[in-house]
Order: sequence, then structure tokens, then C-alpha cells
Amino acid sequence: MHITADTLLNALRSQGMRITDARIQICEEIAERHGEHLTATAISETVDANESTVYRTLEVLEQAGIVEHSHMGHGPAVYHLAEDSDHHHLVCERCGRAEALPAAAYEALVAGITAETGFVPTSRHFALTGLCSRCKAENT
Amino acid sequence: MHITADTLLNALRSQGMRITDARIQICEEIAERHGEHLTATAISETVDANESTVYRTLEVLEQAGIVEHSHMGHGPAVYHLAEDSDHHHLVCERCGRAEALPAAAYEALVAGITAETGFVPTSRHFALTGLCSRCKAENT
DNA sequence: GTTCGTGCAAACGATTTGCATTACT
DNA sequence: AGTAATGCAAATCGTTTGCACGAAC
Repeated sequence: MHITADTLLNALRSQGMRITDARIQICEEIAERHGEHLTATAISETVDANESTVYRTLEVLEQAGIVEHSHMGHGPAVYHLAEDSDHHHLVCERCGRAEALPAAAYEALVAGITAETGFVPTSRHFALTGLCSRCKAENT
Repeated sequence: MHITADTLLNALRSQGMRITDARIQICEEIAERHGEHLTATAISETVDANESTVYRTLEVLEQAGIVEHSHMGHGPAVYHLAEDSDHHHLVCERCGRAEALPAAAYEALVAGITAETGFVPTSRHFALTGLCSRCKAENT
């Protein structure tokens, strides 16, 4: 079952943060659209809260370890639940769409690196740019 | 031997672009400081050219395939010679040291991604954070 | 009642753009 | 001469911040 807005709100509550209308809506939005790449602007357009409030709330949620953000090429930062598995992204340099890096491929990479160098990757998000299959096909 | 400013300028010339004072200085700067991560602002501070000229020139050089840029977290984009960019790094989050990502591991990753998703990674510069073997050992 | 959270507008850093002037070819 | 490149200032985009007001505790 997916994470609910209440889970997020309880996490805030347990950190002594106040529960407000804006935070409720923002948490609902994040919970409902988990797995998506949400920008602060996108959230502020959907919920009844000022953009700066969205930024501040996202910052709070991030400090609480609930959400994370990453910078993908140009454009705004994208936020997602920290618990979502797809922290690793493939970003198309042509159309800008992002897809998840297959978990198997990532695990193989980590295993290979550790075996060869002893280095243990811990990064929770990174992005690899390239051409998605669709743009690749269009690209004569 | 390192690439020279003339090489860069010739590349521009061969694309029908004009050679100007600003471009000469910018190319010299890039050639001299190759291997470094240069921001547009840093370049404009060193050479006698407006910041927007630097951006425009970098854009031209990028379209010519001579330089590339990447976004590292927050902060400005960094530019470097395309030929310098075939580096994938493992950056230790504890000691800050960077080591090279084994080519075999990277190639396996690319192959795995393409096989599973059709996505073709083209980025030749990305970094994975984690713990290096040394810090891992120290880490109780 | 005391903080904390909010909206608003303004400040901000990085980058882009419109336009008149300058200079390469 | 003709057109591309420049400088400058203003515009833009994403994000942060200062401040006075309203709301959660």
C-alpha cells in the first residue's frame, strides 16, 4: 500500500511542527502523486498555498527525511518521496522526460563498483542524461 | 599534448563562425584551464568580455561539440572541454576524494539500461557519491 | 499568549533576450 | 556592404527572504 498523507503529517507532528491547511494539502498532493516528479511550482498550482509556502514546506519535509529533491539538467528541481524506489533517473536531453533507472541495472552497477574498488555508493539520487527510446527513434 | 586555443578557434572557423577578440580570449581561457570546472561567471571575470557574450560563446562551442556543461547540484553550470569529459567519478562523501568509476562497470550499466529501456545514455560526466574503501573501513 | 506558518512582494543568482552599435569577413 | 557578434540593460526563471498578519498550540 502506498504512503498516505497522514503518514507524512504525523512525521511532521512528531518533529513538533504545526499542522496547517497548506501542509495538509501539500502532503496529500505528494502522497497521491507519489512516483511522479513534482516541482514546487506544479504543487503550488494544484494546492491552495503560495509558492514560497510550498518551498518552505518541501524544505521542512526534506529535513524530516520524508522527501528528497534532485536537479535534473536545466529547469526546476523535482521533489519526490524519499521512500520511492526510483531515486535514479534517466533524463532525456531532447524531450526532458525522466524515467526511472531500472533497479537491476543500478544494483549491478553498485555491485560491480564495490567488487572492483571497495567503494560503496550511497547516493540516493543521481541522473544520467541521454536519449530516450522515443527521441532516439525520431532522431534520424 | 593538450588542446590549444587555436584548435578551438579553428573548429569555430570551420563552422563559419567569426573569430572575435572575445572568442579568442574565451578559447584561450578554456584551453589553458582545461580539466577545471569553469563557470560562465568565472570566465567573464578573467577575460575582457561581457557575461552574456561568454554565455553565447559557450553555447556556440557546445553546439560545435567542443565543450560541454553539467549542472552540479545548486549553483551555476560548469563548462569543460568535451574531450576532458570522459570521466565518471566516485566521490567520497566523507573525505571528498574522487576516484574513477571503472570503465567496465560503466559500460555494463549503459548496456543494461539500453537493453531494458531503450534509453541511450550519452552523459560522459557524472558522479556517484558514497563511501570510499578507506572511509568505509574507518567507519565503525 | 506565544510562537510558528503564511502571503505578499521584493531580492536574489543564473541565464536569456531585445536592440542599437561595432566589427568580422 | 552585409551580416554576425557584442555590450548593455531589461526580462526571465527558479528560489529565497523580510516582514507584518493570522493561526496552531
